[in-house]
Amino acid sequence: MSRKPQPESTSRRPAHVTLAVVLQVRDARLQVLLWQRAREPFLGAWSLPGGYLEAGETLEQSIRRHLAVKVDVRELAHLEQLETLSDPARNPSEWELATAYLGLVPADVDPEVPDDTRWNPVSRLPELAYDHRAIVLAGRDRLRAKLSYTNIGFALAPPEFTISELRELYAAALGHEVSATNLQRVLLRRGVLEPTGERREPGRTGGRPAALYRFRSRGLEITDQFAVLRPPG
Amino acid sequence: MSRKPQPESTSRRPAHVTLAVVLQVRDARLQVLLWQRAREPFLGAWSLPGGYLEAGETLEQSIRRHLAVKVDVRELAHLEQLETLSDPARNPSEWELATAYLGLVPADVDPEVPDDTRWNPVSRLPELAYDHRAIVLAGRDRLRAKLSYTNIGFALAPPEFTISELRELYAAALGHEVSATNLQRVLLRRGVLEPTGERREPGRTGGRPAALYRFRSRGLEITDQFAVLRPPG
DNA sequence: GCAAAAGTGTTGTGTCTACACCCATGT
DNA sequence: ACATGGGTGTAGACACAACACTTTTGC
Repeated sequence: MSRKPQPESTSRRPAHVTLAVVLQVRDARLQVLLWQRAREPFLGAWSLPGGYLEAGETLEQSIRRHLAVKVDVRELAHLEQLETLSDPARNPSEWELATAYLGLVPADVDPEVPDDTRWNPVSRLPELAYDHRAIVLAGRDRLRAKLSYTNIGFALAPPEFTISELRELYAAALGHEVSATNLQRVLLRRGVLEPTGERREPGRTGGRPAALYRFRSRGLEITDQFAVLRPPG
Repeated sequence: MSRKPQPESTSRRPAHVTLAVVLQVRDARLQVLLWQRAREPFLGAWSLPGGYLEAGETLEQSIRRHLAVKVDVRELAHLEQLETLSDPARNPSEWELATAYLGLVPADVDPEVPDDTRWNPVSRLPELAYDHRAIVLAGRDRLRAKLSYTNIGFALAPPEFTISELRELYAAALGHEVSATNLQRVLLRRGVLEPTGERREPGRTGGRPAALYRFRSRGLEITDQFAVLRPPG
């Protein structure tokens, strides 16, 4: 397990790791799964979970394998590639490329995470190892953009939910207030949501019972074709 | 130069190459720069230009270096990373990852390309080596999407142009007709274009002289913030 | 004058935000 | 009855497509 990093840095081929920005809305805040490094470089620093690519696997298989240790893979509702980082100086001890992924966990599951792992609000990141801070922000921005023009909310939401609950998830992920009224209309108009027919009983404080909805599809779909320069007709 | 590929395929580290989908509008069609392979595998087949990543360089530096042989780097108005391919079987002879880039060449330059290289319409691709066909289509789709919500047209257009000329570039890249009237209004409303104050003399056949425009910025900017779920206020 | 090409005016449509108002429940 | 939270109605702003019309040139 322990080998000298120096010899590798002069290898003709770079090491290749996969990393994941795993996001979940927890306590009404967008949080990211961080992992405390157990070895040099950056021993003790917080970083993104991941690890070496192995022969015979794809990058996606690799990151799923590494994440399985941290969070049950079945709980990842969405996984997509972000970018590949390649600055030769990004890792001080060896030549290493890193391919970053964005993973999303629905709000209704609370995966057991190991002791060296914790959820941390994206808005208050600690110092992160390597270039991981920029990667987290890139993942957050990708999520925010896709919330606007795809159905990617399915990966943040439980199977069934009220519009109020969904509103809270969107507000946490987007970082600004979202109106339940308009959110409902936009997502219904686009056919992203459908009512289940069920209702949720109001709390002790009363109020009209809320209708339950679900995402019509649980695979990524583009729901707002870019507005301008569409084909004529 | 010639070494046996087999020993590498069992290496603990994958080879890593960079590839580029270099696009230009030529003869009113979107075309891609293809390169005829001079060695196995896929000897003689058409493929995307690129080559091995070397120690000490970033992926972007690598693809710029490889492209410099095919097309003058100064003529690349835009370059962005597309994705990293990692199927272990994508290259039959060795374990090889490939990071694909999208490069754009303005319509007013006609780079000298070597004999083993040619421009080919994206709509009529020959059989391509590896997974390169899918990469070309991914690059085309990325360009099409960004034409709608960014100023990326600057990378297809010459420094100054008439609306008609720009219309032709957009139509070729998008693959459908574009109205000069509406294109002008959209890009002016967004502040993407500005008039130079100059006019172009009409041809022998007459017609009103066309005003010349330029892109206000020659760096990538998002000009149509995603329409929905904006912050309140 | 006439054809050709460029550019503007105008109208209609669809999407979005904002806000007022109505509905269904618990106490 | 009234407070609480959910949901609908409606009006205004804006961006866009379509198309008619005007402008400026060559012949």
